Amino acid sequence: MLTDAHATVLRLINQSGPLSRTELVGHLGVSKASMSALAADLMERGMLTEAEAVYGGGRPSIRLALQPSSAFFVGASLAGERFQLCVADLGGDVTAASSVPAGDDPRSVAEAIGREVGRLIEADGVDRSRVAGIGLSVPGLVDSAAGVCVRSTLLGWRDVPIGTMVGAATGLATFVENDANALVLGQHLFGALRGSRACTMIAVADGIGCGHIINGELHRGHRGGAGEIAHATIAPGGLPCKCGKRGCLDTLASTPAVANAAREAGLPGDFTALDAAAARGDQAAITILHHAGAALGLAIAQQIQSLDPEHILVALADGPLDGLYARVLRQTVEANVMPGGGQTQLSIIALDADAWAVGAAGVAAGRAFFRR
Amino acid sequence: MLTDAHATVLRLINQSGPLSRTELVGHLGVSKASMSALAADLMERGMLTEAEAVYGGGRPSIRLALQPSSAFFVGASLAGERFQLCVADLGGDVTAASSVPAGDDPRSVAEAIGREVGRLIEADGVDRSRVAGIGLSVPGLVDSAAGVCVRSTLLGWRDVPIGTMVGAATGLATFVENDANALVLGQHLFGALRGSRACTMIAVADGIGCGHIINGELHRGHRGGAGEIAHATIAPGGLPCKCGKRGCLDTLASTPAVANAAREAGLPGDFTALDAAAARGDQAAITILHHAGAALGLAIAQQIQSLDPEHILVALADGPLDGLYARVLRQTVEANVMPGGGQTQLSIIALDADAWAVGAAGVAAGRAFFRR
DNA sequence: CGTGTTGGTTCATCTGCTGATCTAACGGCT
DNA sequence: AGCCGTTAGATCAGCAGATGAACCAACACG
Repeated sequence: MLTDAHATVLRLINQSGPLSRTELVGHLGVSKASMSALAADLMERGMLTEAEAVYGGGRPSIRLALQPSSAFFVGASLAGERFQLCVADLGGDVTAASSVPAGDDPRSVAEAIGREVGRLIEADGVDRSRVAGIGLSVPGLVDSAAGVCVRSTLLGWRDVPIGTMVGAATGLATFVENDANALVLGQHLFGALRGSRACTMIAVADGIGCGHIINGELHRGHRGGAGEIAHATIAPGGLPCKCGKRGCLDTLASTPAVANAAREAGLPGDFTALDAAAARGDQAAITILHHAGAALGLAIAQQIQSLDPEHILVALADGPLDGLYARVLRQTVEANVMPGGGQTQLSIIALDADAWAVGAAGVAAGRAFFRR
Repeated sequence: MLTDAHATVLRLINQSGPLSRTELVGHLGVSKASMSALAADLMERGMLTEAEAVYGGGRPSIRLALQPSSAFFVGASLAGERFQLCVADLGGDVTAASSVPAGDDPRSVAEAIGREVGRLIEADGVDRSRVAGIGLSVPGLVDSAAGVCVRSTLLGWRDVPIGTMVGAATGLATFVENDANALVLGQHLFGALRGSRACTMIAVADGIGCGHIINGELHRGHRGGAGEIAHATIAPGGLPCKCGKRGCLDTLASTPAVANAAREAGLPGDFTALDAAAARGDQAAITILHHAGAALGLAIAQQIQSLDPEHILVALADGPLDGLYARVLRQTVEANVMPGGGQTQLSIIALDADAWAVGAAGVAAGRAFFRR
């Protein structure tokens, strides 16, 4: 139904914002004739609209913009105390959100999602035929082509075909992705990483998740294991990690690692409180946050040296964005990236609770709509 | 002249070895009719030949193989005491090799290459129309799309349009690539990494070079700086590096770093001699090689955690492949990769002197022929 | 020597892209 | 106001490449 060229047009506009037909011709490498037909077709389908005109030398060019209400995507995050659901439109805006109780029985999870998605779409007043698909964000190893959760410690799953199950329960095209990958895909399609050809996102929460976009596409790795920097050795011979090794980044910079170190020093385990203590001059708090920030900063510097991304996005589930942890992180990156490179933009944002579900919606958008 | 589908057929056969038309249909996603026409066309052009027949249930299938003598590629490495040149055929075999004196004046370098390439092709008896192009392997930062050497400390170049210059001097399509990238491209097309979707090559010589193939394509990074793991910080606060930082992998594991450490301990700077000393039980030698191998092993383990490649190829310019350095390297990788992953194959090979030029020829093959 | 099976070819047809040409919509100039 | 240069976009006949269906080819097996 949608040809490859159609998807490319939509993707380009999503990346760059509204573009005129002539600008699209330059990016796409097709003829004016084809572009004219493509645009007419996409407008007839309601996916594009003519936005503002740009006045220049001759006839003004008319920018074509995505029509946000022309397609919707459902996202579901299978992690946390409740599984978060959301509906996002083609512009990436969340139009509805909800949640279902967490569970570890695949069948009942799929059924609960099926019911709740039905309610959500109904309540949102969205024409069901406009819902292009649902994305699932799964903590663990995932075979995204087959839609199977290969292994998830958190869910206790092994080779669970959750994709087909949720597909049957919802009647929607279903796409399964690892949670860190879903996050970066969502940001790449709808967020701060929009349109970047090479970028990396790192989420600091209970664990440390990481996903890479390379050459404009998600890099999953040979066996889906890319982005496991949580278990990269940063401090050889350091603290033992639950993975069996020692000195993993996870034991140094994750939220629980900081909380543990704080509690052992008799300080509050809460990230924000710890930062406040550091701000008051508490030496132990300063040391703890410094160590953690430096560890993540070093890991990020190594990523930059290895991959030279355009943008690295760090999302913090806890703590202030301008606290000691974040400051030390930035300094350490700065100090450990080769001078003369240093082109990589480093952003630190807050990781809000629904970000995972929005990422999952982005997965659906990418696979069902933008063909990625 | 060659359509995209043609190049894809050639690429697939290069990756997987001879394939029948029916097998190609499966990989390519085109119809039998198109495949038949494609194969006929490529055979008429002399690029494919019918190789062995495979007998099965019904009519035997006929494998189509590349005709090595149907295309040739020139490679030139702009590094070392003399700039190495070679001619490789479509099978990746070197049919002729030569060299020109090293130099730092771009004009005379281009002219010397032009003359020598003419002689080489003449002497090799290759029809000039079958030479698809020349690749240049340049140590330094390269804009490969424009064919410009942006910056090379070794050559003392800044924004040198060496691509157009050599193109004019040779009359061949010219492609410029960073040396580490050329190396991995060559191995990906013709060597141990043939056909891999995700792999990394690390060359240990005067410096440490690294290139990544991701999703089947070279990843150059946002500003062409990918693979600079030589200046990733492995030992924070370690020895000062010429890049201005401290504790870079380059100061720990490169050939000169090992040689320096050895000389300071009153040991021979030669890698092989040092390994022999270690084998005889010399503690200082053992420590030096151990430190170096462990540093590179740690860096490789971090690459594996971050990228989950199918294959990592380490090429050593000096020293034995089964010496202490290599053994410690393997052990350290093993110990610092998360258990349960461990799918990445690690190979250690010798980096012979002409490997750089062969890599450059691979660049030409990839860009001129296989469209990569 | 017929039959089933799989590999590969042929051909009428069709789809989607293209270059050339035309119309539209402006700014600026007289 | 009217004309002209300029750029954006639409139209249309023609064409290259892909396709499905039917066909031929080459084997194993009985």
